[in-house]
Amino acid sequence: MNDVDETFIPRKKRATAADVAQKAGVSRSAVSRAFTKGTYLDDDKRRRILLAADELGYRPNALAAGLQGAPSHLVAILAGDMRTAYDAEMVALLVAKLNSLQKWPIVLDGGDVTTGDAVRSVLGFPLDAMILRSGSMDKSIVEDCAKLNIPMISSGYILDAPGVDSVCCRNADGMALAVTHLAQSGRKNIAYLGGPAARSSSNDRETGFDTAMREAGLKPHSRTFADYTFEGGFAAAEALLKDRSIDGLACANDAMALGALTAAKECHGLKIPDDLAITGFDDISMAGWPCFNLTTVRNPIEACVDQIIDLLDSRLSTPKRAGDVRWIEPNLIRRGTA
Amino acid sequence: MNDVDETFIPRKKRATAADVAQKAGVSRSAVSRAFTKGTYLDDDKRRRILLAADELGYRPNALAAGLQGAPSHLVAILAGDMRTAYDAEMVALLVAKLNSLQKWPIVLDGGDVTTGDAVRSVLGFPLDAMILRSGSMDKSIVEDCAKLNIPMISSGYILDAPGVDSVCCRNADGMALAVTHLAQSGRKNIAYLGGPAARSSSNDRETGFDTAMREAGLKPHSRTFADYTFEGGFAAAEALLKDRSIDGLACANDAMALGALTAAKECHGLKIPDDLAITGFDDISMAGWPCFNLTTVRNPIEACVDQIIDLLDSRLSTPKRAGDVRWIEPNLIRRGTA
DNA sequence: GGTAACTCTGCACACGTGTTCAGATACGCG
DNA sequence: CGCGTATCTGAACACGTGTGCAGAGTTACC
Repeated sequence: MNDVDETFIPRKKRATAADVAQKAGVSRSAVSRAFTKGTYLDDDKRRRILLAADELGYRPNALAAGLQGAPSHLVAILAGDMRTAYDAEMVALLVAKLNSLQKWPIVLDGGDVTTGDAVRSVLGFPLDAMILRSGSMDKSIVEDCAKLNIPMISSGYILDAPGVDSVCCRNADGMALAVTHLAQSGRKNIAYLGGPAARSSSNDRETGFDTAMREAGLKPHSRTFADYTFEGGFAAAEALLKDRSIDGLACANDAMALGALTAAKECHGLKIPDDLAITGFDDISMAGWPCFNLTTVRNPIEACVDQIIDLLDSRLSTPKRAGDVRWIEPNLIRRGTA
Repeated sequence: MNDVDETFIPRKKRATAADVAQKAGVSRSAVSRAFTKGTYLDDDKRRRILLAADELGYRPNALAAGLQGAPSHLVAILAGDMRTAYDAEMVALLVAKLNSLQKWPIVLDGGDVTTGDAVRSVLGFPLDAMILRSGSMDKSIVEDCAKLNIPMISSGYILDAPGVDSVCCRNADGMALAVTHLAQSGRKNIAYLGGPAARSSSNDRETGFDTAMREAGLKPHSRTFADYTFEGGFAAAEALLKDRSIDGLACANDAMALGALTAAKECHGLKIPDDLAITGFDDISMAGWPCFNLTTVRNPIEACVDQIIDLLDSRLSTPKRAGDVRWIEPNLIRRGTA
């Protein structure tokens, strides 16, 4: 007699269709049919089955159902760095929209070093799709997904591989908007604060900076690079602004712009935008807060997520089509800092 | 002849153990053994199998493997409102830690109305556990999980049900720390800015406010309630501060405190903390930014997540133990606003 | 009454895997 | 050679579900 484990919680196994069938006095097939519409089944019997199922807390095991070849409804999201505001907002919206479409996102943190292994493990599940939001990633993952016949959707940069869809903001055009605005408001000594070289968005935005400066007939004051965080922007600006000749600062994202803005005001006592004009990129929700009121380039998250969802839909209904690229148009949001 | 779908992408089915077996010239059992250690298998043969598997991009189907009764490694997270900073930071950290433990979190957005249905759908998967981070939720979900034998861990409030674990900050004590600090610095007219009544954290913090005020021999100036967001705090403070007699404001979370702080400075031109002292609750990362420098009560996310992980581990190794409660100790972070 | 159409039901299979079981082969030792 | 043991192997089963198929029962219509 084993009486050690006889605590007050029964902890029986999960109820199966067979259990429900026995309780309702029908065949197991009938139970299965009761949960699929468009099947012949006596109304009385169906009611009896659903009642029994409810009492037992039965619900069809999605794993077993998935073996039949039906879509698993599982979608992996390889998130960027969820500690940053833009990625966090993006993931939040993506999760919400996927949920409303009855897709269940498995979220992987992109900041961690072990991401490669994590992705490989998760590929053990027959995913409906894999959504990427990570500037730098292991190329082998693309091959793995292709072999496993798992559609990939890349967001934030163009992933050039057969059958892979991409959603990307016109980063160069966006940064050009900001720089042109700075130039037109009379700024002459414009510095650039860029992001990590590994992120393609950072490089594209720098290209836009160059183009717009050339067209405005200006020479860049300087280039500095940080890590896309508030703290990074703060530290970079603190050093950079010792040179008081700078009158414009174009930042590669909002987080750094907010850091730079804070450093300019708090540490250097500068009047914004009179002494220094600052622009960001992304238009995270904080940028609009009255205490910041940041002039920035809007990289519309909602549009981006909508495109991802649309590509996902389209890919699931037409698995064999070639890879598609959807461009997102940025636009300048003029607020108080430039 | 169907030549319509003959595009350049093959899109074959996912490779199975049988495919690998055929390619390597062995039995299917051998393939399975090659991926499980501690089994007898000729070294040469194992190498041949792994090679063939690699070429085919084979990896064991986690769904099929899960049918054997092995844990699925899937964990559902019913997130609160990921649009708010605290919940977003919490989910980010939780996801990262689960990943490093080889657990794969399915994230559900708690802000959506359809959450109940979403949870019910996800319960179709044989989850290892379900982690709650949602102030208000449908009681029936608890019963559903119990019937399905899925462990639940609630964070942020005590979920009183058999076998359910909880992690919770001592909210009343935390708020009392802030209020006592306000009183000791000589504030006499202290107002309270609370959160939504549906959130238990909001009620507990109000209790702490009452207790500390009584002990300090003060009468509350007023009570106002908003929705835990920056915008809500901003609007509430804008109205509230028309009464210039207020010299202290205790806010039920940081987001509202930052909104109130901004309104006080920008709209009312108040000197902080001279004219008005403001305290928050949570210590989200923004609170420490130099532009805010908010005095607040630290509700340590890392400690909370660590406890969740620990409870999860413990529950998986001892499924039948009774529900446990872990209290998190808050502490006052003195910065520039009080 | 005969036949066709429609409605309902249960058996049996397939999905892809891990594991048990019995049989096969090799090896060591008396 | 005989025997026990350690190592290897494939057939067969179980997991829980959806569904094709064939048969049974009912209704409808000529």
